[in-house]
Amino acid sequence: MSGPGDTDARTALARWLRRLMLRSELSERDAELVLSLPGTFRSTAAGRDFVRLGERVAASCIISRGLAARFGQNRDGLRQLTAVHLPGDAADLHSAVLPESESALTALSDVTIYQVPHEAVHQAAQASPALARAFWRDCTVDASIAGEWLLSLGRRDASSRLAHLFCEMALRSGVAGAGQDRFELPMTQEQLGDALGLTAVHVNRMLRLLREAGIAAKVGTTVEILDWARLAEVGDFDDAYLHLRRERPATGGSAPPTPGAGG
Amino acid sequence: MSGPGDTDARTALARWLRRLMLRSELSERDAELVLSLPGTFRSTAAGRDFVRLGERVAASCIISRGLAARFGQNRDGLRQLTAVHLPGDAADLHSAVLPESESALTALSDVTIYQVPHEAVHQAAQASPALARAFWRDCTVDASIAGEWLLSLGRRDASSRLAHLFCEMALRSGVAGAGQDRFELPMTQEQLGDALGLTAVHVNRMLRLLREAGIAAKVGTTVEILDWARLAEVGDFDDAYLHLRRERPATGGSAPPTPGAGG
DNA sequence: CGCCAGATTGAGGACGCTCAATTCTGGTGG
DNA sequence: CCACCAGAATTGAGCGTCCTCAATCTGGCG
Repeated sequence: MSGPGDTDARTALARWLRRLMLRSELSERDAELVLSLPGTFRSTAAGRDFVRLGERVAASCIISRGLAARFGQNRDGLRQLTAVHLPGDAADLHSAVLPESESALTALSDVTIYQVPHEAVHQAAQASPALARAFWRDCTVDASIAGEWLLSLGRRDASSRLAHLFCEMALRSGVAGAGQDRFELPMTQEQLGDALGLTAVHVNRMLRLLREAGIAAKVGTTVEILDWARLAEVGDFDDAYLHLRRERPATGGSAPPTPGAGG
Repeated sequence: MSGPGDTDARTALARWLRRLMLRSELSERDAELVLSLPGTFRSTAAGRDFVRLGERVAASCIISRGLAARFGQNRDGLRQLTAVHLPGDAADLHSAVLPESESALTALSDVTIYQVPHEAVHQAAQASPALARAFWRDCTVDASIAGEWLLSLGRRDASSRLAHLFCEMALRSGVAGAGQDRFELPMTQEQLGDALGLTAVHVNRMLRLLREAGIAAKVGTTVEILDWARLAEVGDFDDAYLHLRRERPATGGSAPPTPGAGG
């Protein structure tokens, strides 16, 4: 269990804190409460599930390195990802208030997580109402993303779903602000299919479609965005649901997100 | 704005409180904080949207009467419901921490809601950490339901989705505990399609399928469940995600939910 | 009685799945 | 340096679920 002085822990927590502060007003004292959250590091190999179905968990996971995902399974064992989490995300902060998880967590790539005991989360929340609200808000943003995924699965076709996911992961990776046109997405086509409600075979075809249209290409674990505007167009993408900006313009338009330098 | 003495308001809030207490430990004082939440009643006709897309809301809605739903729309205006709310549900409690709603609320049937100003929600949460946690937890249960819907949309076929929705709405309506075999579901086939990611035409065919198989029938606004076991079987249903019981058995089985008296 | 929203049914077509074969890639050991 | 291997990616052919378009039917209501 890491103490307040642990540098690695503070580094991992700092990334999460930055995300929290993007969306909530937090005092210096609140920040210190977050940065000094106790916990333990744990690594998991790609493809391994680290929270099993129906398990009762006693700690929340902050992703420190790699890509993790929440998923459910149907009768036939087919998986459906319900959330993907990047470094700096709290993958299951909500388990602090609902420890009986009815979904599981899996490592999409090799992953390192920082596990904070629920007790510590509650103590921090109790010590600061503003922090309690920030935790709640963080979970709410995840719910907002889930809502957008529902829209994708229910009302968008395969190519649109894939393009939409690329847009989302690009923005969440923080590339758009930096004007970049590529980001890491260490997911196999099988895993992409599980995220999009498609088969790996069809994901492959849709990747080819985007590549041959000069819109985006996935090479190895990196996605290269060749045409931001058309990617957002195909993906029917509006970044409002990600709540990445503290204040967003009143216009409800579906403008492409801060396009990077095109070609 | 209703005051603490308003009987109708207390009645509406009491139903929500019962739901909160199902999942959290709340003191007498916490209960009174909830029951005395100020607000105003408002009615909306079936088919009308009462929170529009991108609108910034200043109050949370407790459903008092009727059926309401959250939804998103794709580029073509096709709707996808992301949540359905019954009387006693807080339809957008989360808006208290994330007022910029990127989804909208619509009245599936004639609806009466009790609108509680966000300010009041925050005051109550600030006055009682246990209550703050209960609010957070309530939102988390909604997120859990959204996760299960993702699984349905991504990995279940049309008949399974419909059967699953029937199971969920039956349990949430509180019929299973009462051993009943019918419940009100005032949704058109169009609306069911929007919930399930299907067209109204195909919903119609799936309804016929369930009816002709002697599993369930929708007559007007009521659903009659003819065979609980087979409905849960077809719907691939496990009620854990609803978190309706305070403690649930450690077995992760997919047992049908307290079947009503058959035939 | 006319009107309208919702429900019902049919026929044809498209999107995504299944099954299967093959190629590519990175890692391991001889 | 190369053979070997497993996992992943790629491609083809055929098929099934669900969609589209369209017509008809039903019940409530003015």
